[in-house]
Amino acid sequence: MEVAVERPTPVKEEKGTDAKPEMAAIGSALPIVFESFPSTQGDASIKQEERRLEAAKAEMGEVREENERLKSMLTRIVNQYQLLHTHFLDVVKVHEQAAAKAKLPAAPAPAPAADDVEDPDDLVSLSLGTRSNGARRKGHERSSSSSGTADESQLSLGLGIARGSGLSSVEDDKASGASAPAAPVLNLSSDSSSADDTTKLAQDAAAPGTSRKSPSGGAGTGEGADDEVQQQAKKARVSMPDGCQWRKYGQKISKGNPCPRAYYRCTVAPHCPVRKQVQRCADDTSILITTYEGQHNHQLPPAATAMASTTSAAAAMLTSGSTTSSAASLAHGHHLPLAAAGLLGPTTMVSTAASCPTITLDLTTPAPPHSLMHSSPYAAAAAAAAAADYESKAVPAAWSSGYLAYGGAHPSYYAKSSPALAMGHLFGGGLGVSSRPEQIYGAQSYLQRTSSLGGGHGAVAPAVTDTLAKAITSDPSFQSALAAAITSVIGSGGAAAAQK
DNA sequence: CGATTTTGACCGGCGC
DNA sequence: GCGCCGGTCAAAATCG
Repeated sequence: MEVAVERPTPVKEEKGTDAKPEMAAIGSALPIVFESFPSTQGDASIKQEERRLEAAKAEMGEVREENERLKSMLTRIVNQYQLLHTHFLDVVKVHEQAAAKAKLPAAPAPAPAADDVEDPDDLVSLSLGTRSNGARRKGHERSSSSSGTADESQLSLGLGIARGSGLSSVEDDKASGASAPAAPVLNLSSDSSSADDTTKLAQDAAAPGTSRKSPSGGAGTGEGADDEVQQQAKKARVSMPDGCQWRKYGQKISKGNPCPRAYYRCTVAPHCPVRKQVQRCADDTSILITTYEGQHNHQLPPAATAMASTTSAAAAMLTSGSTTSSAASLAHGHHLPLAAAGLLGPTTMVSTAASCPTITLDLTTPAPPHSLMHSSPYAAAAAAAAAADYESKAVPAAWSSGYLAYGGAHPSYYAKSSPALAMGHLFGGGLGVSSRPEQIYGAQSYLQRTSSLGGGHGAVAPAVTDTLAKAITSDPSFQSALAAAITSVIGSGGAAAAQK
């Protein structure tokens, strides 16, 4: 969440504003107050000074409000962390007991480790991702996600201890540092990265003014109180939340959305064609929309892989209807990464990080190692294509993906539209709401098909997926509906998933 | 000094 | 053909 990031004041245009994150802004605000004390010299000047004083007071009031928000935010984060910690301990306990009973030789170590995790020591990581069948850890799944159908082959919602490698280690030296530490504390696994991404990108794209100087300053505000994290994040000039290195190559203010859209290019490999667009939702600036496009021509870093797993799992979860209410509620309540996929595409992930629920719509190609999900992006995309009468079109290797990063859990936002209504929209009942029915239609069809398609071998019309992604990113109504729908999924758990 | 971001300009697609 | 719009380029600025 970007509690701290979100400033009541509108975002300014970024140009030349090496704006600092809110925290910094707050800090700088105080001095202003003191500086503005009048230096009486004539009536005019006195009045002027009084005006300044008034302004300063007002500003101070704002700062106080913000401070309050930050405090409450911090409190919430702490609470969440404690809840999570408690839950984690429970999980560990259960797991140990189970292990002791079964005395499984190769049983997962003491801790319900995440797949890639070998050493359950340092970091606590929550992960939701696809797993190789062998790597699955039922006890773990059961406890954390409690998805009765956790068996659903590729899907697993994990609560584990990550160290060095694996989901949380994701980050390479650069930006990593930033999120790595974060993972253990509040941000969980890929989710944490999402959060970081969200915040950073938010600054870049939506809150240009806060773009550079403190990449994660905003993030820090949102994620909470981890100075080290923030500092390290500051060093990172490349956003690698999803495990890849991204270089910004452009920014545009698109029509219909005051928030600029940032364009990033994958720099992991020299000529990687993958692009990424990040834009805040015009309707609710706390919502960050990221759209991926292209296909990596290189091996994905662990982090990216983890991300892929996560989204894949998310897709599998919803499409398979394996999401149990307990899992959903648990994830939500405890801010564990939650994937509620299948709403819009192959992978629409809703993850609630410590403080930053994230919705991820991932239409990307499944990472080979993680392509366990039944509803591959291709399949889904193909479905969408079919729905849009694009079936006949040949499909280049290109693909597009996007994920909606819901960077803020605002009750008000949730309340905007009833979940049921939103679901209706998503699932075909809300055409009237969307200014672009065809988009809804595409998503709907896509959704319908997604759940039915087994393997993803269909051809994909890039145009279709692009359209889909754009539709989502450009239509506030749709975004709202999506968010609300996902919220409903989170809240009602399997019930919502079952609605499919 | 290299890597990255910023930002105005340019280009191509699309609708009128 | 023209203008709008989105996406990309590339020079300048900035940062570590």
